[in-house]
Amino acid sequence: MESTPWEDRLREQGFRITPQRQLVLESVNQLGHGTPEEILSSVQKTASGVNLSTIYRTLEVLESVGLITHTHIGHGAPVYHSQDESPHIHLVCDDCAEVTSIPAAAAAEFSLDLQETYSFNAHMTHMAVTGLCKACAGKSELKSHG
Amino acid sequence: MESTPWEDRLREQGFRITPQRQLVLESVNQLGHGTPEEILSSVQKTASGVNLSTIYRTLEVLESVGLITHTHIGHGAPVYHSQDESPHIHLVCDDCAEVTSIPAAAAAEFSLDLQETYSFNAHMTHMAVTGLCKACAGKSELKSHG
DNA sequence: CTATATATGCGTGAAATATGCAATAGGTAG
DNA sequence: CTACCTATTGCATATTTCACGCATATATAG
Repeated sequence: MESTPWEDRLREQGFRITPQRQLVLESVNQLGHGTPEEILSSVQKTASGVNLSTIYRTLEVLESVGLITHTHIGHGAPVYHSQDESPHIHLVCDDCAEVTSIPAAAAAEFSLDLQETYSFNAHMTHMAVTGLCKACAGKSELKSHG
Repeated sequence: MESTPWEDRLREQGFRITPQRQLVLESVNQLGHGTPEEILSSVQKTASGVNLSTIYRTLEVLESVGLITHTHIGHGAPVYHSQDESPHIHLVCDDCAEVTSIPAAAAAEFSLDLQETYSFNAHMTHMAVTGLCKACAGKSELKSHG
């Protein structure tokens, strides 16, 4: 009987393997991004009894062992995502709230500059950049022309 | 009797000049950065009767007329800052939570790249970059050597 | 100084997250 | 496979952050 890598990851740190943890991790992987509420919904499709508190505690645990990470996007709702995916930066539209992911590599130079100039070791994966998406920038432009 | 620029700014949009608004604006300018709670404390040193609701509403008003802006840094606590200051980017340490401001110009190239490659009009002023500051990066390094 | 609409203070409410505790269930030794 | 020990869960509740309704106070025009 083989253990999966994620199970080992938890065990190494003295955590137990539970269905809740498995489901939460699967949901995060499947959703790509997800807020705690969204993850709850997803988990409850399979196991309706799972409690929101468990989601929060599980997300903490999974993050502490490095299986997932989270980003704060704007106001209130943290977004969790799989560590499997290639690191990415979130572009968040202030207007329509749409979130676009771009490869972390897009900020490689910026990151290097922060390191060299400010001795700051930026975590690009955690970064959310706010602004206006193409569609919404277009809308504002129309207004200002009117 | 001259009006100050901030008073005009409010009046232009049909807002009234009140001691609360003056105090909140002064606090923000003085604090550099401040969460609503911190701003409340600061304001209450002068006027202890001011209510937290007033702080929230006043911050909204001041932001709507462009006298201040806010950034979401990590979890829950938005940070308001003066618009007088030159636009800056916040570097937030994940470990010690220290916030460093750097000129927005540091991200000029990155910003341009986002525009050209992704048609995304980034608001650098709103941007918070998380990572490790020099001191905390040093600490982790020690640990990993130990 | 007066009229009046805007602002404030206060109590209340809602949303998101944390916590204490008893019950449940992994994991391990035998 | 069984029993035991402790991590984990579910539930109820507390906390934190922010929004809202309404009566009162106050800034501003005339």
